[in-house]
Amino acid sequence: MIHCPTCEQVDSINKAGMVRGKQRYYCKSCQSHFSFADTPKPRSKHQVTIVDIAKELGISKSTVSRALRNQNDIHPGTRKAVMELAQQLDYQPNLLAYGLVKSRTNTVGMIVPEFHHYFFPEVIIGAQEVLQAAGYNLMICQSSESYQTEVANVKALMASRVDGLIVSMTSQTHNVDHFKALENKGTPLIFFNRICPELDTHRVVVDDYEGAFRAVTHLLEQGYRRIAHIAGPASLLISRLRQKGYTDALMAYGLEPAPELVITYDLTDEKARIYAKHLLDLPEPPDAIFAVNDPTAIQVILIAKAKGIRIPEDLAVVGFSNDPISAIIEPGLTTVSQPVGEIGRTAAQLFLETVRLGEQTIPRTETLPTELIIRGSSQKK
Amino acid sequence: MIHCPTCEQVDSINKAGMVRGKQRYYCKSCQSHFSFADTPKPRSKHQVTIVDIAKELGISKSTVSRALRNQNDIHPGTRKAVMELAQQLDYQPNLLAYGLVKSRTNTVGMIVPEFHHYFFPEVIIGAQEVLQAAGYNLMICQSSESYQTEVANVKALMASRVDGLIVSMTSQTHNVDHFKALENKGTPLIFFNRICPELDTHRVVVDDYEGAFRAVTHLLEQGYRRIAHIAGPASLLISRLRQKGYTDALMAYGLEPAPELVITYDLTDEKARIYAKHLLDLPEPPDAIFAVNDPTAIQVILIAKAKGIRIPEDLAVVGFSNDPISAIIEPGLTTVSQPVGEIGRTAAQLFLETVRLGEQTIPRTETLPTELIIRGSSQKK
DNA sequence: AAAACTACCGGGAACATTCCCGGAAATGTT
DNA sequence: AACATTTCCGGGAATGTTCCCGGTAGTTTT
Repeated sequence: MIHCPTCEQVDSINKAGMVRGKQRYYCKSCQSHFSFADTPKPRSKHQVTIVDIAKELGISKSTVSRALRNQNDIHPGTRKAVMELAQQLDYQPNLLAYGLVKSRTNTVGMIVPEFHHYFFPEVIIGAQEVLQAAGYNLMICQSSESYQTEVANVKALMASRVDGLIVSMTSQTHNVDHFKALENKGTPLIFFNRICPELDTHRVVVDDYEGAFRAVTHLLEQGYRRIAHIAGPASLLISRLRQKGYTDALMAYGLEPAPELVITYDLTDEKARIYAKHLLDLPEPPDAIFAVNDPTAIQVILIAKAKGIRIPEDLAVVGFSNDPISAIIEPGLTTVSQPVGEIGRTAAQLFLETVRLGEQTIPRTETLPTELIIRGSSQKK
Repeated sequence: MIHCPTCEQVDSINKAGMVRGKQRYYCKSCQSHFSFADTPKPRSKHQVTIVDIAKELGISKSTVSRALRNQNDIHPGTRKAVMELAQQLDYQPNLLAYGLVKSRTNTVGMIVPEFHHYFFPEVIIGAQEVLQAAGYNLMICQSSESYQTEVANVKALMASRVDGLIVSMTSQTHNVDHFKALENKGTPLIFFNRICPELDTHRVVVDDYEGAFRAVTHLLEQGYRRIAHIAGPASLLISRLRQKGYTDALMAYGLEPAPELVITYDLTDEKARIYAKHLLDLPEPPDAIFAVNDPTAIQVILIAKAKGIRIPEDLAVVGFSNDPISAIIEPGLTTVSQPVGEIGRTAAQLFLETVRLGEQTIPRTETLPTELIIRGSSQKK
């Protein structure tokens, strides 16, 4: 009943176990195992490939490949025919196959901690602008301020074999092994905003210290003396730099920063409100607050207004970044503006440069200027 | 002087032209061409692969592949050894190769018209949330309201062989051939917000008509009668629906909408300001403006305030979307809130459903509810 | 007319995986 | 002891490209 597929024997066939849900047989005369093939799976719709075109035209896939891309070694007529058929069949090159052979995907990965506020989306826009012009795609991940997610993002991006990474770190990131690993692989890595001091990579930052210094100096010039600072987490260099700018500006004015007026927090809106309340409820409340960024400053203004505190008469507020809301809120928020789109563009350019120069690239730090934008929230007139 | 590499002949060797910058030779005795190979390119650092692990362990790549992924047909000891070595060598699977053989990349593409305002980033966050949980990556493109870019985005995403597309169309998109082409390829396609009525796909929308109707009815109830509408471009269904809600609300109140009070525009901030000014400078200016979205409404408020027009006494303003700025601006902006994150999550779920059901999916439209948030900008008290 | 050159084209390896299927050995069953 | 089953492993095709290199035919030069 059971035929051996090779020797056509019917006797001397033994069962040889169930394997992966199928019966296997053993033919003693052939001394070999066999089983019966599954029905060949239906092979669903498949994207048109280079060989489809080649077959249709009766030429080789090499020729089609050349026609589609190259200008050498191809007869104009052949190219025309290929191009037309490709158009007609709506051929889309398979970037997976391409990337596999070229070890290059023409996409760069970007990891940002959050997406809710103005800053990061705008940086992305800037980066995409120059990357797209250079023929690169962008793959964006959101780490949500979670170290775990950041590590997973890096893994996922590397699995997709992106050509480079543009990153602004999580405030939770203390271990940077996942970034260090990239060096060995030769993957370009650019940090911006929240850079990694331990790693010798390209960086794009603004003069956080300067900006903070000028902002606080401005408050002092306006006559404010009891100036508080709501700082970001100490894990972030930008927090530390802005805080140092704050401290030094006070000292330059001969003032000693009061420890109870400096609060570091995790940049969530919720905590911002809590600490703003705390500061304003102090027995001896501050007459000005310099916030690490605009979202924080905005929360301060809202809390103060809810409490009936007059801005800027009783309290001045200064932020950092020039979020569009700062111009809309009343009073307008004095803030240190940073060239957000330019940060993204610069990061992208550094990436392109690294690709161009390869091994010879020397990591450098691009520092972009800030500008103090003075609005109502700090101007006693 | 020149040896034939096969017959070792020295005579009877002719030159045979320069080809691709290299001298070619012809050996008469072998009757064959030959040239001398380039120095094998240096083969730069390469990511560790499955075969590296296999060689190191003296087993086959099949076994390593099984160990890394599968639980069947693998000896626990072998798996352990493979896992450990993979860890040690920092092996990252190559998603390109994986995708190539599996015809699946576990990434979905997302195309949004812009990134500047609150709406789209927040939708992306929602989508990413559920997609990530399901093991998918997200590739985000920004069409910048340009039809050309949108087409290019679709091409790029398809070239990367994304498993599906979640898109909100450009206001410039009239020809939808680039989306139609996806049907044949069996790529799941989900529209949200700015959907494509001509295409029979999954869709996620909110009850734009209802929302607009309620908003305008609210204005009427507050006693406003000369209500203008700054609408979005007629190419977008949401514009048309919101405008219809506006019109019908007026009619339901027995009012005839005045043509000079309805303006459609391209959703740029600049134009918003121009048209806001225009409306307010009318000989018989409106006493209320219903704007197609919050960014537009915000511009109206800013212009009105600059002109010294009192809100809501002289002018009421209502927006759409409940952008965070609406709660911050003064007076607070009355607006139709939509569940932004939920839109993204729903779109992602529809995608997952399509993947699960395959051919059997029946396209459907998920309509999410809106809610009228009444703030100071429309409340004569 | 032989030699050299040019213009095109095709074969096939390589890229890093997965997956099918058969082989071999160990264990279990009549 | 013969048969049956289970467990684990390896070979090799397939995926869709690019790229190297040699082949052929026709043209130009000597």
